[in-house]
Amino acid sequence: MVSIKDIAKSLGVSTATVSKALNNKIGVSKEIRLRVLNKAKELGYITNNLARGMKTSKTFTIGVLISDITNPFFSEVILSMERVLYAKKYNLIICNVGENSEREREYLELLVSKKVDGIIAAPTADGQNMSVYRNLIRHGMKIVLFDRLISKIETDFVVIDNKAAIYDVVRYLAKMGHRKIGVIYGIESSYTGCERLKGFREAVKDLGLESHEEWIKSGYFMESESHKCALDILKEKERPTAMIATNDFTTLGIMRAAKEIGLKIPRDLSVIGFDDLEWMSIYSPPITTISQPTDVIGMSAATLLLDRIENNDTRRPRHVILKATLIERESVSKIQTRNV
Amino acid sequence: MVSIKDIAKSLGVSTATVSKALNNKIGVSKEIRLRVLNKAKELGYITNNLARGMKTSKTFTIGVLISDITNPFFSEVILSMERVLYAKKYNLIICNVGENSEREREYLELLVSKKVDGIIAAPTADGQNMSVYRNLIRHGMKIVLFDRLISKIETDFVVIDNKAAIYDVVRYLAKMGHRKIGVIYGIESSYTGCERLKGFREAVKDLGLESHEEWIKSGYFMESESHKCALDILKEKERPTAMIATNDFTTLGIMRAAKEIGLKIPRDLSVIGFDDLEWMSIYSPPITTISQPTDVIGMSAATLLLDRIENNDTRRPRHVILKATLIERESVSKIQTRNV
DNA sequence: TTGTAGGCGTTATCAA
DNA sequence: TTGATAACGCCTACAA
Repeated sequence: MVSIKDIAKSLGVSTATVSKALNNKIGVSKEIRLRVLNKAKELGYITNNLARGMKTSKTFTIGVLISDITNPFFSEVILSMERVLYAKKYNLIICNVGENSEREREYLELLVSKKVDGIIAAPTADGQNMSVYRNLIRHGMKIVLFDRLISKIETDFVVIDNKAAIYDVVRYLAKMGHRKIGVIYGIESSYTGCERLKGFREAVKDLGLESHEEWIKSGYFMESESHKCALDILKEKERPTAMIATNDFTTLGIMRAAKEIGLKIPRDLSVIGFDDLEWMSIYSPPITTISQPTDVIGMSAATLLLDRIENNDTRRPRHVILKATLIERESVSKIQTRNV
Repeated sequence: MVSIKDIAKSLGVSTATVSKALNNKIGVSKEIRLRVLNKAKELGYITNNLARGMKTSKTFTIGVLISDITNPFFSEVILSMERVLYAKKYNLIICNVGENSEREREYLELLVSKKVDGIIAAPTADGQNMSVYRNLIRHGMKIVLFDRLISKIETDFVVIDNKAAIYDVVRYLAKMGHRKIGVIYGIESSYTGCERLKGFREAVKDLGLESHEEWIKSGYFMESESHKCALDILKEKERPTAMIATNDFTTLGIMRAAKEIGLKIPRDLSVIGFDDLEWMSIYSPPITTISQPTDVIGMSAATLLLDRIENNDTRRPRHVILKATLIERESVSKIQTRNV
């Protein structure tokens, strides 16, 4: 590999000069700068970012910690982050940790050892590594949390108003005449799981809908588990007229269960999905769903982090709270309310 | 940040000793090793991988270059790669380059400057950076290609037999009585696009099926474009009885077009999708589709690369060619053949 | 077994 | 404007 030393030698100048020329710093004559630049190209010089990182303690690398890249929600968010970060020459190290907090801890340490300039993370559900995050922050690591939160951590984050999202959906269903509503929620210990469930319970209570604990089950944000739960709920004699999903895997699980039992949507069962995936709009019927603004989430998180890094912004934590929107399609039926 | 110097000082030993102790090298007494390890933990020491990388010229980082993480095919492959790489302590830098070869070049250079130990790439369709890849390889960079190929590059790769996959599908359709088959293919200049198209043409010819150039259109691997093409094809008075998709976006495009025109699947139109996404099995009707072994692809690519890196294996390039499988569901109808 | 010292490729400081 | 030199933190001969 060719280094600035090689350029310096072959030009008979010092490495200091070469460095200045290459980095567009002042203190080099136009002529020499040009000769350096040409020689660099000629020799095929490529900066060694390890060495540069050692001196400048800046690596232009951002760690991104998520549970699963295979989940379209995360992959869309990441694409959006990359768009803004790439424009500023930053790279992403992606860490899939599943729901494994041990792995989360390991990856976090790895990111530190690689001297990333910052971390964007959707922490694991159990919040096991709260102290790790806190420690990192105390040591000056810039961290932006998204999707999931760890309470009592003083740092920037961007989330959607999960409670309101589900609350609104229940209200929408009530407006459509539904009084028996079931939900497959996620991991109760997780921020999103908990908030979404809360929104459901509150709405059911506020709106005076029928309340059946057996219609509220945890699918652990997984398709298989959600499928099982949905089956349990829908096979009962007295079953809800509408089901709400709380992430894209639970949507799939509910749909599969309905199909297996032979429930026609929306005639026999209304369904509200979560996240707006492309297939939902071409499904028969097209699925009404809750849509998270993945692009805004990714952009916001990246922008917040960039701000901290580049402007060494050290003001108090900023919180971005986004709204999810209901995309009305045709998987919800209108129910004639009999007189109450 | 605490360094081995700090540990050395606070223990009254040399940095060399600390380094040896930390890295489980011989030449340190049990007692000192223990004290070093304890002190390291106490001080919260974390290796600086930049510094280590400079010395050892090994970063335990792998660059992964793909067109779009949002495409489930890629995200699944990446998850699979990560599984094997993480076990060996390697990290992934993910680079989304779209179909932008300029960006591909920039990212490639960035990866070099970050001193990655190797690169796994699905090159852009136009093959514009052939010489860049070749140069990299010549300079000793370990590269494994997947999904797409650049011909005449001497390096490891893993692909599926694209031609055979589509050929088999056409044969399957013919067996089901179809003689009028259309296809939305991808980017003609890309390896996958070209091979899949070839497979189609050959099969149509070999099997003596009806050949209509207007039923063969490029959707550029995009939903919107595929949708438009499908619309064009299906709106004609004389339209095919079956359509074949050549990636997951084209599947979506065909489905949307069929839905808009009011073609019932499989009664009015048979459809064969590409890639086996979860929604396909719960669709009505469940979609018959060509499934790529994403996990094997990812695993193979990662393993090939690891082999080159860790064993400094320098034998001739190895090629892994996998088979795609047809998953038969219910989106293809049987057509009564009138006597020929 | 332990320690000294040099160097990986940069950048930054300061003197010429 | 230019260059010599000292770091950055680690590893590794080699010497003690």
